[in-house]
Amino acid sequence: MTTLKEKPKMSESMPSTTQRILVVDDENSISELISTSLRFVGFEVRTAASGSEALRVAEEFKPHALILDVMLPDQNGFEVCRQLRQDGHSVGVLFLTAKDTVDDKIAGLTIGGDDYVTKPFSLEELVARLRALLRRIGVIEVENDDEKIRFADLELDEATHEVRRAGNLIDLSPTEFLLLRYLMINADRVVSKSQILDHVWQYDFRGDAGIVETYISYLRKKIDSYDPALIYTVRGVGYRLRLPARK
Amino acid sequence: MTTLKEKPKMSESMPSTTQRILVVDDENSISELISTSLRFVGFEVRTAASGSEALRVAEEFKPHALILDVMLPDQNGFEVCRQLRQDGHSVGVLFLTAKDTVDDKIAGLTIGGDDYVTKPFSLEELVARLRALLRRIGVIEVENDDEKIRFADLELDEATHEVRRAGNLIDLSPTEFLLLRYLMINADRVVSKSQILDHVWQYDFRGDAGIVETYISYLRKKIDSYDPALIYTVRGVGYRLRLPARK
DNA sequence: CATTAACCTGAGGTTTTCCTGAGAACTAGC
DNA sequence: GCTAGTTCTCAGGAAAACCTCAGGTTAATG
Repeated sequence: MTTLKEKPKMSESMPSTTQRILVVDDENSISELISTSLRFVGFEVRTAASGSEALRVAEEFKPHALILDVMLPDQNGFEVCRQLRQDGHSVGVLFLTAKDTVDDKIAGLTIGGDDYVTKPFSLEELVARLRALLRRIGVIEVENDDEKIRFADLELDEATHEVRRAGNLIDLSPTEFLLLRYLMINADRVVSKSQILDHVWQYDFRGDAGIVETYISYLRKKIDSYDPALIYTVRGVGYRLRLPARK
Repeated sequence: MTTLKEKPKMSESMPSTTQRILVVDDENSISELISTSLRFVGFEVRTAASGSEALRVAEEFKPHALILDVMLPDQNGFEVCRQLRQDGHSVGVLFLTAKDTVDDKIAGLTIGGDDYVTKPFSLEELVARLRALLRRIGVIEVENDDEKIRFADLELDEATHEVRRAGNLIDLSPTEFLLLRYLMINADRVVSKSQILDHVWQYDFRGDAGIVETYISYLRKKIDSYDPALIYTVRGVGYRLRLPARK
């Protein structure tokens, strides 16, 4: 996969050299899901299905970061991480963990710039976390180092999770935040409800697209109580974040 | 379905090298319908009737994109897609799914550059979606990356679904949008009502061609309220989008 | 110029899509 | 384990879109 077309707005986050990400998970469907997504947003991706394979691939691929399941067939993710670092690789790690894994165990192990995401995750969140991680460990060099997305008088800060409209702080729930983020990244383009569902909701969500309508409704109440409204419905197609039509 | 009689005169969207599309569907009528249409608009097409055949053909055909039914005799479309990608093919996939499959099976279909279209579809929509997909995954490299079709002072934007006449925003329903799009693609050429029916309406539409008249009427009210009128009736033949005859 | 076929368009009924409020189920933090 | 916030389902209502039909208009034809 070559160029990315989805995010022309995020010029600053496009690095000069493509970042290499190694995805390690024994569930094939998961590593496919992740790698497809990452490739699409412009990363170079390799996958591995076990700890030993991961170490082998890392040797020659020299990834900037790993997305690493903690539960692997041969050894656990932390062990893989330890060995990698021992071999002198300075690499960021985004751990994948099951929801019910004991948190304190993880917390202790995600030292340095590392982070973790619980399964099932949403793609939006995974990518956002990965970007944040790369930024922290200095792989992405940003000239203006504020991690903000802007559209019109909307401002969304990835680092602080703050959202402002015309300067006013707006309190959003996690899902609302992700949804708005997705709309802002795709500002001015129509995104369908299924696209939204696939990117914003957890990958195992089995409900129907009606929930998107509900959350759009929530968002409108919070961010479109200001003038002008920014969230438009394109009937039969999806939603679109845009400035009022120039008539 | 009547025969296609037009010439591919789609100047800008004709790439230097022809794009290869693999159509995978076990219903012969469907894959015939699609492949005929795609060939006609300038793609190179192969077909396969099963997942295993698809993988075999893909191996040597190396398609830029797949049109892939999710319901296949041997294995489902996701599996085919997964295997293809695992083998390192970077290929876009446009899934075909039954309308009522929408609920739980659809999940994950729009990740990466992928997309899906529900059966029964309209050919116009299918081709438009396919083009959008190829653009997203970077197969079609466009110099000016706005996805717009123009004719005279008419402008139709695929990404935002906006239509303007002389700069004025015009609100169209989905069907009106597809119809106008079809007329614009075939600008200056007469298209018959049955051609329109075959391309714009879903392939299982069983009504008569009278509905085309109705929708032409709707369109005229919206876009030909401006001067000059652009939609001409060619009595006994069809309709034609054109500039006024210079006398 | 009368006749006829083709076309236009308004009216109205049906279906689909969307919005939103209410409330149940779940979760996190205290 | 209680409370508040969050997530999700559901269903009623409203609006938009879709389609049929029929009467009026226009153009071709003899």
